[in-house]
Amino acid sequence: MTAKSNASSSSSTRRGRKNDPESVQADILAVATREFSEKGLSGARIDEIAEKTRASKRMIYYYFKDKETLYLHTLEAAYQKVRLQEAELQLNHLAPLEALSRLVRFTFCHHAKNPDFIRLVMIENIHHGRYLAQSKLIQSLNAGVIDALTNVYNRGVEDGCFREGLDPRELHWLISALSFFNVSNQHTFSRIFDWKQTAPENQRKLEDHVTDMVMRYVLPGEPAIAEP
Amino acid sequence: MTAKSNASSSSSTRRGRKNDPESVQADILAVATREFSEKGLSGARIDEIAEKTRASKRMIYYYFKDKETLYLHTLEAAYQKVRLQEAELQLNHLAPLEALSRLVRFTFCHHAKNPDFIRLVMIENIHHGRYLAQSKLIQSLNAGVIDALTNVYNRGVEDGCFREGLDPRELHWLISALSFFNVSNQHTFSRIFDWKQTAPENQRKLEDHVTDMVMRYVLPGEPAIAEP
DNA sequence: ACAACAATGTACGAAATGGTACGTTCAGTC
DNA sequence: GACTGAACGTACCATTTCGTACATTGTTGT
Repeated sequence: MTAKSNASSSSSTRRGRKNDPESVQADILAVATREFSEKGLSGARIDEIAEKTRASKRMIYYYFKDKETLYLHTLEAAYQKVRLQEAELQLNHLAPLEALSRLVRFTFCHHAKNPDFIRLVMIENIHHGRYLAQSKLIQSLNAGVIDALTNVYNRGVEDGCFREGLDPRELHWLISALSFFNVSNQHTFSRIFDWKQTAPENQRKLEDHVTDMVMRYVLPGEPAIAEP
Repeated sequence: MTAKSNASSSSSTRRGRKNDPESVQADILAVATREFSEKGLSGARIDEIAEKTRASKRMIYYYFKDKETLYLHTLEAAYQKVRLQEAELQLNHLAPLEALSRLVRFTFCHHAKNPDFIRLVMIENIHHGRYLAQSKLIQSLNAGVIDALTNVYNRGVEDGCFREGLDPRELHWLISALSFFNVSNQHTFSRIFDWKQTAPENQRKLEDHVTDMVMRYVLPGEPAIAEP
């Protein structure tokens, strides 16, 4: 928002210069991401962010108006990074079964490797998604995810390897839920049930189970609902 | 911890009295629950809790030593309330299939009806489960949950209606994940995918899908994992 | 009735914290 | 080389916020 950047000179040209606004902004954003994801919007301290930055507190307010605006920028940057990685997945040339299982495994692993992102989303939910709602950027970034999944699912239904009648959005919901919870609740779950959930072997097991669960869900077969 | 209660007189006896420590404590705890679950540990303000209470700020520090201690007490109270409700579920006299689906539906609905609890657990996870780890009470409360599920699962395996080789803890993990995510991420998910997730009809659908998904997972049949 | 202790109200202190005023340096332009 | 606006540093202000000191009232045992 307030971030003004002279597009005339790239960061590589900046070598040897004293002023390097772009890298200062990037630095602030990186530190802010760690701080906000670790302590939340109200828990993070601008002074502490400033200390851990090459820049000074003055610069934070110079480039990012507010504490809240800074937080919004970190949220946007985090989503952007995720969607960039997702875009690298080429599912179209894979058979539906394999494409889906690959998508599930990718999502599971990606979330596991990016706890900062997960925590920011948790924090944003604590704030009722108030800041996300202000961001046109994030809204636009996420359309593609459902499209890709819809494509895979429709191909699978045509092939007869997936059952009909599922909503791709709900399918995405299921995949997200399992992958997200694995990171978001690891602390309470591990402690309560005395289970080293983050141990590599258990993570592998969970990844298999989650993939298995999603596959079992989309495979053809009778529903097994026992009415309440 | 600092909560001193004269067990000599019950709250019903307190009618007409000016001093009513037990109800004051309960009131503080109720307000604190709302505040902490809404704004988190660092976001909640002791002054604001005090204002919304019948009591004064002085009383908060009198009965609950700290802000952190107060938070821990609300967390404990929240878990206690949940486990009490869970204990009312009598699954032993039901057939395994029905018992499991009932447990899933109960968990899903319970979480949906108690967002305060979910948010407190989210917040606690943001704090790496640091406070939960201090509480002997919460640790002891949660043993029973797995026991009940283990019982149902083992009966199902004997009957042949469940497949073998599943870990009840992991099964509980799956049920929790889906039910928890439904509440914890409703804001970001709804906004990003423009989907009224909390609408009653969609909640009914999700409840069915979640139940269906769990049942499909435990039902006998070949695994469907496509190796990565 | 009267200690003794529990329960509560009021006002205040000290530190933390978000944000800004003001001044200085850097870098491109004429 | 002077000028201009962007980039940056330092010191500071105003408020918020946790926590406490001190005084007061209620309650119970003897």
